[in-house]
Amino acid sequence: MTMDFSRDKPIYSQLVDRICGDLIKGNVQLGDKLPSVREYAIESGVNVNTVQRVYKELEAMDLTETRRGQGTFITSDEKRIIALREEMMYQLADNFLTSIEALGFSKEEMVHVLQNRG
Amino acid sequence: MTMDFSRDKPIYSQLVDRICGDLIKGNVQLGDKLPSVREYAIESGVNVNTVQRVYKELEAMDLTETRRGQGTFITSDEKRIIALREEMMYQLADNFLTSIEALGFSKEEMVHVLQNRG
DNA sequence: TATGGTGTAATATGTCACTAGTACACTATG
DNA sequence: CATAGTGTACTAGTGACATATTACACCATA
Repeated sequence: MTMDFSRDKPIYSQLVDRICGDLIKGNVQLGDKLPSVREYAIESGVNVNTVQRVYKELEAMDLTETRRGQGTFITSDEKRIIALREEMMYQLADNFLTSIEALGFSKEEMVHVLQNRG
Repeated sequence: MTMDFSRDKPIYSQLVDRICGDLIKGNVQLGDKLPSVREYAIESGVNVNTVQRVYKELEAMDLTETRRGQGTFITSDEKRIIALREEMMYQLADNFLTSIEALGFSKEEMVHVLQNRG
């Protein structure tokens, strides 16, 4: 079940995004075990090291805890997930606003465009 | 006057973005001549080949016209600039909406965040 | 026509991010 | 202790990016 990845961004980064999305959306439960690196590697059609990097990033973000020989587990700290949600929301918003400014658009104008799209 | 570049994106790409921004904001006039590749290279502390690539991209976007032996000139077609403005606006909006969806945020929620920031 | 300014092309070099292959180290469990 | 499952470390290949250098082709102009 090889997943499809966009080519304009590293695979490991896309996987991190995907997992973060699942965490935020509640698609995975607190304390759940993630697939092993090999398992996930096969599932997504990537190399083990790529998955390892994903898990490393997640751990650096305090979203997971990895135990050698046992596996990688979602944090049990719900506050962390809630915080993540806010962080990502703000970061998304700020990046957007930065781009808007760089191109000389007005916030109101863009909000209007947003509402007439999707 | 070497410019500062972010490390998470190719230099040539950042230069293209910058020039596009200037075009949209009207910081440069229709038909204006851009600096020569060598000139611009020195100005921005970059190699000639990098600038060449920038000019090539701009021409591929029909934003400039390069005349061998004379230089590279901004298009005189105002419609092209106006179209560019729309293109970039829509692309920005769509990328934003895609991210929102991937993270399970609602459009209304994000608009609210936008208005309380910056 | 000579000169200097333009863009263009080709090649070599170095760096870095990404990914993969392989082997190693730890843990649980029979 | 043996085995199978886990994460981890090392090494190498690939490609994108940027640089440096050199040479070429075109144009304006003195």
